[in-house]
This record gives sequence, structure tokens and C-alpha cells, in this order.
Amino acid sequence: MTTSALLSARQQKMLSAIRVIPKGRVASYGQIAYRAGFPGCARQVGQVLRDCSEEHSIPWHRVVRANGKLAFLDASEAFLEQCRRLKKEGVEVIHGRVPMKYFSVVLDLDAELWGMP
DNA sequence: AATATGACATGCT
DNA sequence: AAGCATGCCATAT
Repeated sequence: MTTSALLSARQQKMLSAIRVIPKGRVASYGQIAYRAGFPGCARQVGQVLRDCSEEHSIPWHRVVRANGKLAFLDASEAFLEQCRRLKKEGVEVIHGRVPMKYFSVVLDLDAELWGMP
């Protein structure tokens, strides 16, 4: 919980970037930071999610690590909840990992067009 | 004021 | 593969 309960311009831009991730797709912390205009600040994305995911009703479950793995400890409550939410919107989660090649907001064009690796 | 911590990422070994 | 070092920076101590 932030003491100020106020968000910096930076944090708000990060939240905005998260809000526009389409349903059925995921984005990495780094991608969000980059789109928000702060490349290299992936860690701060995790920070705003931790502090503001509840009170701002953002699709926090659509944010995963660059390698596709969920950021939570395996079998933790948050981990399971994220799995549920992702699967509910059609995103595969295999062994705690999302196949980024098919579900990332940044897709390989061949995979997108031809559905092949 | 100084140090530690963390829903991360990337490069090097 | 798996670990380590470093970059990032808001918060908490």
C-alpha cells in the first residue's frame, strides 16, 4: 500500500498500458514498461501492479514474465487465480507458463498467419 | 541519509 | 541449464 495513495505520471502511464492489453492476450512486464515510455523499467511495472491492481480494477492477470512464466510462486493463491483468469479467456497456461509465441501482444507474423512455429 | 527489497529483464559464464 | 551481475526506481526501514 502506498502511503500517498497517489500515482506518479509514470505509474499512471504504466497502468494505462496494462489496461489496453486485449482479452485473450498477454504482455510482459518489459513490454508494458516499453509501451508506457520507460524501457528497462519492468520492475516498476511489477511495483504498480502490486500496489494498485485491486483498487484500479486492471487486467493484472494479462501480465507475465518475458519468458511466459507467471510471476507468482507456483501453487500460491495468486498464481492459481491468474491461471483461472487466463484460461477463462482462452489463454493456455502449461506448467505455469504461457506460450508467448501464440498469446503475446507481440506475435511472430508467420505464427499469426499460418499458425506454425 | 543510507540500505534493503521487489508481480522484472538481459547478458555473460 | 542455471546462476550471477547489473540496470531500474519507488517504498519501506
